[in-house]
Amino acid sequence: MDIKLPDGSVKEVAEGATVHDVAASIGAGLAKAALGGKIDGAFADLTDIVPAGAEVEIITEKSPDALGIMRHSAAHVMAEAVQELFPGAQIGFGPQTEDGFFYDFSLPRPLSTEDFPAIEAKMAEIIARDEPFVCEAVTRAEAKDLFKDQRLKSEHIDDIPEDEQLTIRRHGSFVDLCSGPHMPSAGKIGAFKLMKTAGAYWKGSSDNEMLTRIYGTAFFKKKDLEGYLTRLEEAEKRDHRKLGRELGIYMMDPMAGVGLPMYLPKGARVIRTLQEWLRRDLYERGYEEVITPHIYNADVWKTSGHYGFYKDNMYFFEINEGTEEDPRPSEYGVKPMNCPGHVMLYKNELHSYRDLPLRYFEFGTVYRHEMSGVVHGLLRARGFTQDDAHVFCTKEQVIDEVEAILDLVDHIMTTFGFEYEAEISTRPDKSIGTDEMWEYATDALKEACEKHHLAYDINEGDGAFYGPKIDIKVKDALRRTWQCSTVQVDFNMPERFNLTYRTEDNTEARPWMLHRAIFGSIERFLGILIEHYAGALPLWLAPVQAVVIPIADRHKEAAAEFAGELRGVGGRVEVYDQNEPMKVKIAKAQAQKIPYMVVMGDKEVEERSISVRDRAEGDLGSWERQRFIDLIRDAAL
RNA sequence: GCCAACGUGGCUCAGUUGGUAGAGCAACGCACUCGUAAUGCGUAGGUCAGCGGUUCGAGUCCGCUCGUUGGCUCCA
Repeated sequence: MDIKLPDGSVKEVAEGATVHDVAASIGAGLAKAALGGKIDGAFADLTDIVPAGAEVEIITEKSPDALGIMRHSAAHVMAEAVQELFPGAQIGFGPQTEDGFFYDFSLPRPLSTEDFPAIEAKMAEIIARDEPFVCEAVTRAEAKDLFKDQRLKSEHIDDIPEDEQLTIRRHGSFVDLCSGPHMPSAGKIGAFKLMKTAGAYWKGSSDNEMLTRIYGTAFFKKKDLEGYLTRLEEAEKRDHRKLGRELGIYMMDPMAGVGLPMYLPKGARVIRTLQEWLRRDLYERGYEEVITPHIYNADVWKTSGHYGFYKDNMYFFEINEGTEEDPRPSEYGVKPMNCPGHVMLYKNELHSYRDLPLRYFEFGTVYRHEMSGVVHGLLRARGFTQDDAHVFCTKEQVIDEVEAILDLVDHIMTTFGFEYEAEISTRPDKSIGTDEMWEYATDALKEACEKHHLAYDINEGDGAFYGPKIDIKVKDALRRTWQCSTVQVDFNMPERFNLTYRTEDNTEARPWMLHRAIFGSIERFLGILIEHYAGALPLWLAPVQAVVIPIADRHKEAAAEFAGELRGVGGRVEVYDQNEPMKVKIAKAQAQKIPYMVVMGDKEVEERSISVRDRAEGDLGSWERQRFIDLIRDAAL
């Protein structure tokens, strides 16, 4: 019979040939190196039989899929080890992940990292035995019987569509219901390490029991594993919570409440600089800045719908607006978003189609009572400031407006050296609005991306209940992705607040409304920037741009004078005039990641020069003072 | 909210099988007046997260609460 190879050529193989036979027929070396194959794009083990006419791609260690397959095989080996060490362990799912693999278990007792050495030792033992992974097709009855003591697997069998062929993988004493593929044998698993334990809900639903998840990772080469661990350490050093404390950016005080960061002077400077930088750009792009209250009467939230749907995540309080004798209790809510304010501003006057698009922006500080388990430094706080804007426009203007927002996103993200990707989320099951509206809005978002030459993925059914959205995910210096910018169409607010405008034919029409944020949360974006730059913020954004370091007491006056000159051109400058050796002052300035250190000693005072040190380059030697003043002036907004 | 681990001076961490807290950095004082990543000496600083229990005795053991961390779920 004939099969096809990925290069388009046709190969003849014997009837009933396996993936391994195909590999052997292409070349003996390849057969030995083969890990599995892809039959018509689907993963297959070496022992799988190839149907006539199928396209077969052989997977070797060099294939891009190989690492994932090896890691998934390692997950099987881990489950095997856990089952041997914890008799009665129930197994869940064990896929590969971006960084490694995990397996979920229901265990007879809690597990901690102290159990890892024993599990790892058992895994090493299993890998040394180098037994093959064996694939078998089974009937449902056989599967039910095989997994009769495995309640999670039994449950999963019932979830698999009736017409689907069930396959199992045997390895030593371990049997798993799994569609593969795996390595030919366990010996091909490279350097591995168990990383952490975690709780995870069965089948990802918080209504289900919580299982114990063990995360691990594996690489073909030990050197790659070590490199990965080094990268993790590097990421830890960049942790914005650690750097935020060391650099004096922000603090948290449990007395204040969970998830409420407090910004120290340096953090406040960076945030204000970011805001001012963005503000100037937004004015140029036709936005108008507004300011709205932090609290509103509950009636606003009832009108907006938040009172019904979002109450548990809001901070509500009651005050007496009457007297003690004649109480008039009144309920207020702290804003979790800025939309109602901007909508009310829109309603302040009648609008003509000539007014549109109308773009309101605000640095709006909002408070959301996030669940206790999710707060995480600046990246997920309960109080944060959105660089929020709402665009009110006609249906016809939507595409252009979205495209303008994408242009803004591009400008902001490339300034910081972030690459980014777009994701469009479409209509979820529970949603409002007509099919026509959803289709028009979703197409508009797609078209804007296309006009902007921005590739996008579709996130089916992941839109908000009130409209579709584009989410922008940025990639930082360590290639981690963060969700920042968002553009959302809102069918809800204009309806609920009965927004209108007068059309060209003097009829009344409902404006379209777009929500958008570029940073998302300014504080969160700052956290991402800290990790991206490892704390060394660019000159224009650094809270302290330069320190002037007098060598001895007699140079203090000259140092203070020069610092004053720098401040005069908008510089953010400190003088280190404490009685410490210059070396110590340099070390402290380096630790604070201050872009420039200006050394002032006898030579400089006499020559009216300065000695400049760059935080990255080191000593730059003697400079004319004006040259440095110009440098600082150019960095000012 | 759920699972697990952790919680010792401002920070980083020691503290043996339960016997009544220790270092470095930072702070403060004094000396040094210095040439590109950490000068010396001295002083002060802790109800060992909080509450309760076991014990003659608890930082060490147990329970609860709070907080932190890693995940899961969530982020309208």
